[in-house]
Amino acid sequence: MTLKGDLILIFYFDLSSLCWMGSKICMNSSCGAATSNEWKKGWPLRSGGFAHLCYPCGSAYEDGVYCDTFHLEESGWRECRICGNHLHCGCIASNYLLELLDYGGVGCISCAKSSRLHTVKRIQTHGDEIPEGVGALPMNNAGSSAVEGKAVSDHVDERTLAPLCKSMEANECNLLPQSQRGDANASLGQHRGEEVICPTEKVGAGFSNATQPYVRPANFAKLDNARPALDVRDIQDSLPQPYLSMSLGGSSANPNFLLPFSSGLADGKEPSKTWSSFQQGQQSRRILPKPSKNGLTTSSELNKGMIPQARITRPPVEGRGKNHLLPRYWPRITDQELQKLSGDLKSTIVPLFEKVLSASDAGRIGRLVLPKACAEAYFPPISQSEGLPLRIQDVNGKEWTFQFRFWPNNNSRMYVLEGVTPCIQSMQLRAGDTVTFSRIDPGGKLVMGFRKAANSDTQTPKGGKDLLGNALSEHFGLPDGNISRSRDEDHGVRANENSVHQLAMNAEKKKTRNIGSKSKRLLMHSVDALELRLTWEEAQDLLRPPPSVRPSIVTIEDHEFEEYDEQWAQCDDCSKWRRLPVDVLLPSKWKCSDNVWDSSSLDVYALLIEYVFLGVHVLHQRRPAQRNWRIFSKWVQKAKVQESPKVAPEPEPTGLDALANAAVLGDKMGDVGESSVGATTKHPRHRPGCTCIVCIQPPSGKGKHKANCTCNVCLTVKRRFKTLMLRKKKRQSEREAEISERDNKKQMDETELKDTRNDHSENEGSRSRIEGEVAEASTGEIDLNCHPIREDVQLEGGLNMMSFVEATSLPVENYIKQNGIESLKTEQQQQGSLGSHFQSKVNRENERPLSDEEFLASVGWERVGHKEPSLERNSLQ
DNA sequence: ATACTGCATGAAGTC
DNA sequence: ACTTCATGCAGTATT
Repeated sequence: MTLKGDLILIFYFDLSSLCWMGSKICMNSSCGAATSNEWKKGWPLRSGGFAHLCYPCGSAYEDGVYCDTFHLEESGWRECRICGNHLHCGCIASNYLLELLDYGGVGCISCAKSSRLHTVKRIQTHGDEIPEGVGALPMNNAGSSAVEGKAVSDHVDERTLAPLCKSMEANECNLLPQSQRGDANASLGQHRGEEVICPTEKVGAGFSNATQPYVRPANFAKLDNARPALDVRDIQDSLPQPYLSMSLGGSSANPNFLLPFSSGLADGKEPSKTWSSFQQGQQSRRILPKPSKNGLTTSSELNKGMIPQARITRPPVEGRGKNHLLPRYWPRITDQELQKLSGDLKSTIVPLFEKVLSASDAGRIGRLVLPKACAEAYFPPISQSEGLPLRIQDVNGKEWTFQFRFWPNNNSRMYVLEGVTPCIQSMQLRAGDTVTFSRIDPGGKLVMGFRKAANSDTQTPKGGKDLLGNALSEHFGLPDGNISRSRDEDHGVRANENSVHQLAMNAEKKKTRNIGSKSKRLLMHSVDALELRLTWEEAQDLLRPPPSVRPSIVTIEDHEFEEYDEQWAQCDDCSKWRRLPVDVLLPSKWKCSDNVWDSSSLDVYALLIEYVFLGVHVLHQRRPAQRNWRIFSKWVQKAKVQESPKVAPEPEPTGLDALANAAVLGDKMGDVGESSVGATTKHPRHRPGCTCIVCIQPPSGKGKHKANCTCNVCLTVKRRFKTLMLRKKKRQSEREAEISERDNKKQMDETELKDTRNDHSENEGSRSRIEGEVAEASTGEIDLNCHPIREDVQLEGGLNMMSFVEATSLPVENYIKQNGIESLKTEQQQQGSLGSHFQSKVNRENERPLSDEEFLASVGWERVGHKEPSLERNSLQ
C-alpha cells in the first residue's frame, strides 16, 4: 500500500544519538533535492495552498509522483510508465495498485516495477548521497519533518537499516495519518524556524504537544535529561500527564526502535495540532500521565528508569487540529500488556487508543465504529468512502484484515472497521469489552488487543474486591487486575495510576453510569461494566418466580440467568406470590404492601389514551415507530411528573423501563401502518443490552413464552386472538342465523328442488365466504400491529378504548364472560384449549387438518417473529 | 429468509 | 449550536 505523495521521506540515523530524522526529497528524476536544513531554499510553501514546490526544479509535490516509474498526468492521475496503470492520487491509498516498498520508493503491484532504485539513488541530503537501502518513502503530502538542523548521518549502516526496512510492510505505510495532509503543511514555513538542538529533542520539539503521551524508552532518559531546560519545561508544563519511562526492552540496543516513518510538518503555530500518527506515537512513548496535583509519579522518578507496570491511562494522543481524544479513548494498558502485544523484546509498543465495544460493534454486523479522532489520527488517510484494507494483528499474532472506511455523516465522517466479526468472535468479545489499538514500532504494525469488561470466571467482586482492578482485568494472557494491584503496590505508583485513571473515568462516566438493561446506549465503561456485573450477579436473586415456573436459561456476559417472562415476588409476610412487572428490581425483602406496580401500567395506558386522544400523536404520526415511542415515552414521563403520579416512586431505572415498555406497547398500538413488531429473525443484531424495540421484549422463541406471559408480543397476540374470536363468534352467529333462516326457508319450500339447489349454492357461497375469511386470517392478514383504536372500531363488540385497555388487562376468561362469548369458553373447555378449539373450527371449515404452523400463522405468531411458540403459551388463561 | 450495505436519525456529549 | 456515534432501517444481494 502506498500513500499519495511525490516526496520521499528518508529515514536515517544519527547513530550518535540514536535518533531518527526525516527529510523530503524531490523525486523528480532530474532533481532529487532534499529539504534538509535548506528547507526554505528547497521547498518553499506555495502560497495559498499546502503544496510545496521544489525550488531547484519547480516540481510541485502536492499530487505528483516524480520518479521514473510514475508519471504525473495533468489530470492528476498517475500513470505507471511500465504497466500503464492509471491511479488517481486520491485513490492510491485504496486501490492497492501502488505500494510503498520496504526499502523505499514506490512499487506498482500489477507489474511489480518500482521506482525505488532510481529514487533512492537520487536521495541526497546536504549533498551527501544516501546509500541504497535507506528507508525512503513517498509521503502523502507530508511536509518535512520538523527535524532540520542535523543533516543525515554519513554513517548510515545499511545493515542497521535492513531490519528496519524489512519490517516495513505495505500496510504499515497506511499508518500515516490523515493529519499529515493539508494542515500539516500549512505552517511549514513558520515551523521551519524552530530549530532544535538535540536530535532527540527535535523529535520532541517537533511533536511538542501539550497532551501527547510519550512513552520514552528508558534508555533515552539520558538524552532527555540532557535536553535544554526550556524544552523540558515547555513540555512538562504543557503536559497534562507526567513523564514516564516505558520500555519494552532493548530499544536502545536496537536501532529499529526508530520510527520508519516520517511525520508531517509540525505546525509552527500550534505544533500540537499537526502531528502525524507517528509523531504522536513517538510522543506517546514519552509522555505519560501528568501527575495529578496530589502528586504521585514524577517525571524524575520515572526518568530514573522505573518501568511502571501498572495500567496507565495515557492521555489523548492529539489527532490533527482541534480534535482531542476523549478520555474514553485514552489507552489504558500496562507494560506487560504492551510487551505481550509487542511480541518480542525488540519492539516498542505505542498505545494509540481504545474503545469500549458497543452492542453494534460487537454484533454480528461486523462493523466497529471508530472514534473519528482516533481514526483520523492513527489510521491511514482515506479519501474515498470505500476506504482501504487495514491489516491488524491481534495479541496472538494472528493478522486480520479489516476494511477501514468511512461513511459521510452530517458533513462529517463516520469511520468504521468492517469485517471485524471473526476477530471479535475470536477474542470472544462482547459489548462492554474494550479493544485497544496499538502500534508496534518499528514497522508501524497495528496491533489490536482487548480487555474484557469483567472476568467471566467465578470471581465475585464482593467483600471489598478491587473493583477497579478487577474491572480492568485484561486478557492479554495476563491475570486479572490483582496483578496490577499488587504490582502497583510494590511500585507505589498505583495511587497515581488510579487517580489518573479515575479522573479519566470520571470524566468519561459522567452521565453514562446507568447501564441498566434498557439504557439508550450501552456505554459500558469497565467500571460500569463491573457495576453491571454486580447487578447481574445479584439480579438472579431478584427474580422470584413461583416454584412451579420453570425458567429459560439466558447467558449474558457469561452469566447464566434463569429468565422468566414475568416476575414473581413472594411476600415476606404472607408468603404469597405476586406477579410483578418483569422489569422492576425488587429489594431483598418484599411485601405485598410494596406492590405498587400493579397500577403503573394502567396509568401509562391512561396516559397513552390521553396521548392519543389529545392528538399528541398526530404531531408525530409520520415519524417512524421508534421515534414515536420515544416521544411518547418522554411525554408519559413528563405527564407523570406533572400530574403527580399516583403510583409509588419506583427505582429509577426500572420505573423508566416500565414506562418505556409501556410506551413501546403504546407506540405499537398507535402507529398504524408504520409500526411493526420487528421480527426477531429480521433483527439479527440484537444482543444482550440491546435496547431496540424488539430486544426489550421478553425473548421470543421456543420455551420463552408462558401461557400467562404478559409480554408485549403475547399481549398483542392474545388481543388479536380475542378479536378473531369475536369476529368468528359473530360470523358463527350470522352463519347460524343464516342456516336457521335457510332451514326455515327450506321447510317452507321443502318440496321445491330448485330452491334446494339455490340453498345449496348459497350454502356453498357462504361457506366459501367464511372459508375465505378464515383463510384471510390464516394467511397472516390479521395485522398484529394495527392501531388498537382502529381495531377497537373493528371490534363488533363495541368496545371503546378504555374497555379495550381494561379488557386486555383482564384475564381472558373474564373478558369472555363480559363480552358474552361464553360459548367460546365452553367450547374451549371442551376442546381443551382455545388453540385446539380454533384449530377444530378451522378444521371443520376448511375440511382439512391444519398443521401447527398453519394454526400459529393464523394467529399471527409468524408475524411477530415467534417461530415456535407452543400452543400452551398461546392458550389463554 | 437471511445477510449485507449504506445512510439517516437522534441521544449524548462537546464547544 | 454543533459534533459524535450508536444503531435503526430500507434497499439490495446472497443463500
